[in-house]
Amino acid sequence: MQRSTRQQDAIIHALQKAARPMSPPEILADAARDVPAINLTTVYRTIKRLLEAERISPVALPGEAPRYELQSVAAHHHHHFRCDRCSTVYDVEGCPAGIGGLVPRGFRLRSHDLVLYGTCKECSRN
Amino acid sequence: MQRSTRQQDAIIHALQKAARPMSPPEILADAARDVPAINLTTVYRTIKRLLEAERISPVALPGEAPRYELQSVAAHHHHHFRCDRCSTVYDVEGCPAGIGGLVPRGFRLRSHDLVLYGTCKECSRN
DNA sequence: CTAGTTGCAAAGCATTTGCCTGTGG
DNA sequence: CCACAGGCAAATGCTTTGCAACTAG
Repeated sequence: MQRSTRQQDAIIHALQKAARPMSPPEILADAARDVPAINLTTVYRTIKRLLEAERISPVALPGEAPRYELQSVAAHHHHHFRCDRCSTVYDVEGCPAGIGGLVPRGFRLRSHDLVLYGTCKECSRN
Repeated sequence: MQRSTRQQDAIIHALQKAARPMSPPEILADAARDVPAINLTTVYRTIKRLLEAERISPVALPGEAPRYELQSVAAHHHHHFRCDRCSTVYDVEGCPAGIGGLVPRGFRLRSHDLVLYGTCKECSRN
């Protein structure tokens, strides 16, 4: 991450606009509106560089390809909602209570991931 | 799932012995002790058939390849605790309260996945 | 200039499919 | 018997890598 290029800017911009975790193909589609010639390979390589520079974080959902979000978003503890219909992943604020109570005796809890599934606002309308 | 074959029996037996979610390569390694000639393709195809017959269930953890466990284990709603040190995945009973309260207005909740991370009893000792 | 970046094509990997042989019932 | 199951090789889909051309600083 040493130079600033149009492709990199377009990728970062896509993540800023979306404000939700995006997959490489999603990033490509959005960035292509700024830089039509951009390539999927470039998206993957740029993601890798941004991860090393800790400017983005991976968002892994069970059974799905990794998505990515800006470090500024990832820094705040939050969870995710995945729409069954459109597969879009939304950020969700807050935590349920009583997670500590689930931990078996003798185990030590460090962190947790919660993923909600259902239909999003858009898809619920149709 | 119409016939009983040595390969299928070996695969089911491997899952019974392990009593924890296994990946296809893990299943292959174990089943190969009963049926040395068994092939990875057969493992994948048998998994597919067992899934359709609802005799096993997929266990997907964020960022990890899918694993499978017997339906008898998967039947009741539970979550998972993954040890940071030994990577073992434990079943956890119960659910935290107030999950519904996290859902944004207009969204409809269908289900959820919770994964706890930390150190298990064994690893906490050392 | 010149080293970091990009684009294209090819390589890797895990998983799936095609096709033909083997076998359970 | 013969349709389902298995084995091998090839195909697939997503991600990474090799390499020559491009470009930011």
